[in-house]
Amino acid sequence: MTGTSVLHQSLLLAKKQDPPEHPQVNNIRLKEEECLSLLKRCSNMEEFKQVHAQVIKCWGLFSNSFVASNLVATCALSDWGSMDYACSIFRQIDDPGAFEFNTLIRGLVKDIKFEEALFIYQEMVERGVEPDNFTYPALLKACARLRALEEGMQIHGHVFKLEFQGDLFVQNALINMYGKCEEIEFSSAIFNRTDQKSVASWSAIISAHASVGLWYECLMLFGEMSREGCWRPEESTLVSVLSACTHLGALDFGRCTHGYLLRNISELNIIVQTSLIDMYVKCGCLAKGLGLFQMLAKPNRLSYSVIISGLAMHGRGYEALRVFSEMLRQGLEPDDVVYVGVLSACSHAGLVNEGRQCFERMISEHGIVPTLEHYGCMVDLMGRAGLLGEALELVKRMPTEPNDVVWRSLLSACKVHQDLEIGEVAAKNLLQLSSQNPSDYVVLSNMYAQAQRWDDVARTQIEMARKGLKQTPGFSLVEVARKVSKFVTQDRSHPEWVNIYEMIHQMEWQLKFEGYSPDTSQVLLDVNEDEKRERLKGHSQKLAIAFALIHTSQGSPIRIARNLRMCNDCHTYTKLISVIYQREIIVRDRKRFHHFKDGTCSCRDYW
DNA sequence: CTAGGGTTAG
Repeated sequence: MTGTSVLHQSLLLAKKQDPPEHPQVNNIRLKEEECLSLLKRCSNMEEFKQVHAQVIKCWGLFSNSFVASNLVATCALSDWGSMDYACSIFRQIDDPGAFEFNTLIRGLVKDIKFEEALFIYQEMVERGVEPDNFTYPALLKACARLRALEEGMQIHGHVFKLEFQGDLFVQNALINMYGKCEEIEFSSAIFNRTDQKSVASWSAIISAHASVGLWYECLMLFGEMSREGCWRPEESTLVSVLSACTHLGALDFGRCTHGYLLRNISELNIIVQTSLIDMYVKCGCLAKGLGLFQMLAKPNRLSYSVIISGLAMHGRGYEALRVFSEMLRQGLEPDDVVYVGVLSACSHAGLVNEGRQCFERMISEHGIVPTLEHYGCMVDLMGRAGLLGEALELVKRMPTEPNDVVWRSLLSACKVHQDLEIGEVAAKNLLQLSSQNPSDYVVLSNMYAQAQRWDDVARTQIEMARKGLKQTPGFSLVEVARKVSKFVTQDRSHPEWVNIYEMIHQMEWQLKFEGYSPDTSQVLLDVNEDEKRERLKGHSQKLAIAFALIHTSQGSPIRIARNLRMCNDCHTYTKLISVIYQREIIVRDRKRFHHFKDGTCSCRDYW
């Protein structure tokens, strides 16, 4: 049925049925139904409006008849984006009932007009009309998206008063609403009370935990869900699970999830694919992530975002910039998060000029107001490159008050470049922000140690102790045979420590042939050279490598995650080990990855 | 007298 013919018919109808001389109820009824059937056959908004206009012209609006109700319903449920029109018809109904309210609210929610939906709901409450069990989930969805906890709780109150207290769909929507509003206890309480849980209930509770960053609990819940058996997780659940893997660096769990997806779902959607890419990249498998990215049919802004920040983490600055310009060529508009990726790519690869240009371009071309995070990247960029004065200037010029992250990155840059003067400025500001972060004191104290200012070292450490802060010990995690082992410096608590130290001894022999000599300059203890060398040997990363070399097969990569930056000596040492033992060694520190292969590191000694 | 519900990434 084409547009003209529906319109044509409505004109014919109008001609054929002039207002009757003696209108009868049945006659009107008939006309109503005829109008309705015409209106229902319309296939787009234009057509609908024209026919509607004809109907009004001939017979006036049947304002309180079921035609009007159906008009609202048709607009609300079609994909024509015609909610304004539906609202205007709705406003002409004198005494809207439950059906009109319900359809209008659901239409508004479907059209992402959440505020309006909640507004209509208030009107509904005032008139004493009850939403039905189909409308509560829509309202709760609106609250979830708007993070409108107060309204959400009001609706929950109404649901609570219902005799049946809402069905499973309403329960699931409540779990989700509280999750999105970061009220995880309420979410869990409702989840635990729900006896007939559906996949949606599990999805909702898992994503609730994901949205407050309880990643470990996410995986636990997922395990529980699988053990309960009857529910096969669906894509959306697994996206939350993958996100948890990403944040925990749980590569094995992530791989299993990928396998599960491949076995059970024929075509993965863009969200799952993007989550997979992010997981692989942030768990250290850049190549795998890049491979999946290249297979995307139509990458969107988020896909680009994850791959750009992934390349950044791996120190591949130029590639990140290339992908970024590819993204612009595709006509995708970058947002602030994409720019954080771009700027950190420049920072990790030491691309100072490129970074400056991007920062300018972000403001002038894309109209993005730089956030603290962007300034943080810029300070980092300048600082790493040794432009400490310029970095300090930038911090002073910032329109918003610099936070601890900004000062901290300036401080650590000062440590790398041994600039005690600016370092002290950064430290002073950092400590003024009443930092509870022990590592701030440690960095400062180490800087004093480097400058042989032992009095200041002592002073800083006393200050730290006075505040009851303890130095966070550095550790390295390594996964062997699906089990993660943790090593701290000089660790002798591992059941195999004797073997491990024997291995260290052998490694040192080989290293000496390659011309390795220990770099003790960063052992910041007031002890003699021999003692320093002894200390270096027992750094946690070396223990982890030794352990992995003993227990993994020739040629398989070694993955290590550590909580602190690695020292220069560990860096040189690991490069040599990678060539001597022909192993790829991937180390993740707090911020980025180092790929050691054939005697070089992906960071090109810039980190 | 009608229509029809939850969840997914950087």
